[in-house]
Formats: sequence, C-alpha cells, structure tokens
Amino acid sequence: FGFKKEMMEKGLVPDVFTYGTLVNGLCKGRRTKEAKELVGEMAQWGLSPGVVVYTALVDGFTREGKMEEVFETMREMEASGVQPNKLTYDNVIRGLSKMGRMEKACDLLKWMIKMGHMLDATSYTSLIEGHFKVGNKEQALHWFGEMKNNGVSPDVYTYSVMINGLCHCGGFKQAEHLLEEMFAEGLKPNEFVYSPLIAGHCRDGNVLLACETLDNMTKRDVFPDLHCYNSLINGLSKLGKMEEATKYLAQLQNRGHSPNEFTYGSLIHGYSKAGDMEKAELFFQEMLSRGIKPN
RNA sequence: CAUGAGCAU
Repeated sequence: FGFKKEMMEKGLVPDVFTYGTLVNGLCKGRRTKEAKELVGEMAQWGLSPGVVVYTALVDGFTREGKMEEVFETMREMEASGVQPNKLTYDNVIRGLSKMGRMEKACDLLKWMIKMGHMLDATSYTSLIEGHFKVGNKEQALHWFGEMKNNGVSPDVYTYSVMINGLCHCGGFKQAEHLLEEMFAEGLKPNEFVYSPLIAGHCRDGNVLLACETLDNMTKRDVFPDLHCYNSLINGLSKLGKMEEATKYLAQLQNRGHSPNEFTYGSLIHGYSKAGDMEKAELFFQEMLSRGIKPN
C-alpha cells in the first residue's frame, strides 16, 4: 500500500491489475471492509472491476462467513453486467458449505452442472467438507460417489477432507480404505491425509495404530510435520502416556520442528491430569521463555 | 490480478 501511494505521487495510474492485487491481499488478510472500499474507489480512475476483482472479493467474504455480503457482491456484478465464472461460484459454494447451508450449496452445484460449467475436484471438495461439518456422513459419501460418476477424479485435497471427515465420525475403517484407494489411484498422500488419521486413531484410543501411522508416513518419505506430532502428542497426553508423549516431543525437535502452543497445551493438560503439576509448570515456563503466548 | 484440506482447552 506504500507502493500505491508512491505510484500516485509519481503520477502513475493504477490499473485493474494493481487493484486486483491489492484487493486480493486485503481479502486474504481478513480485511474485506477495506477491500470493498478499494473496489469502490476504482471508478475514480475510470476503472471498473472485472470478474477477477469481484471473485477475490467474494473469496474474502466467504472466508469471513459474511454470506450477505457475498450475495450483495453477486447482485452488484449482475447490475454492472459482469458474468460470474466457475471460480466465483466455487467460492459461493465454499461459503455456503462453511455456513452449513447445504441445501443451497447442493442446489448451486447442480445448477452449475446444468449450466455446463466444468466442475473439478475443488467444487466437489467444498461441498463434501460442508456435509461433514454438519455431521452428514451419508451425503458426504454420496457426493464423493457423485463426483466420480461425473468423471471428476478426487485429488489429494478431496481425500484429506474425506479422511478427516470419516475420522471424526468413527469411520476409521473407511478412512483406511480410502488411503489404500489413493495409492491405487497413484496419488501420494501428504501430511494433510495422515494427520487426521493419526488424530482419529488417538481419539479412538488406538494410540498404537496412531504411532504406526506416523512411522509409516516416514517410511513412505512423507515427513510428519508439527500438526502430525501435535495430534499424536495430544492423543498420548489424553491417555496419560506422558513418557511416550515426551519421546515424540524429542523426535519432533530432532527433526527440526519447534513445539508451538498446541504442543505445549497438550503436554500441560496431560501432566495436569496425571497430577504432575511440577512437569506441567515446567512446560508452561518453557513455553513462556520461548515467547509462545498461552491462550 | 482471483477459489478447496489437518492439531490442544
């Protein structure tokens, strides 16, 4: 934004791309209020926002869950004769799904198909995630099947959402099955796929399987990131297996990660629950000394 | 110049 000022001082005129970049930056930083004002300002330069700028704005509002603003933006687009495209609608689907308005989200997706939009995994994945969010495993599975029927191949994002969703409703068996399916499809599972499995097995009380999962990913050349370790340490802490938990704490540090507030939160709760307040206090102090804020 | 995924209380 300093550059924008500088540009104007040098008499350079911002173009649609300048605004596009700025609007996008603001939207990513949860500053849609300012983004909207910026869009309003474009007219002063004789510029009118196109699909890209509007879509960035829609994206920003969906991130913040402001569906009313989304619809208002859509109306504004229509009023100024700008045609929304697939990306715009994808964002609306994601917004509706995030808000749990699944009937609307499904209707929109069906409508997109009818209108001949080429849907991809992104469109379906948002919808599937929404169904899991409202606890509707059946619909999630239904749309997972539907995307395949329509010739759209699930990608790593889709599988991570499916596996995460299934692990949250006790579908560990199906989750493991999908992991196999990924290999069969030639997809390489990443941290986003393994982490929910680890967390899920822990929640299930099956820490052994969780540890095995972490070891397996290492064997498959996927390096467990902090999320994976946190999931495991959290599971172990809840079961009071603090020796194991600290073992993985050491491993994570050996592999170049630094514990964060989640890691410490799990350890502190684990030790407190086990009645070892000294250790809990020790980790709390360590956390503070590393400049991590308690929450 | 613009879209999707995982961690504690």
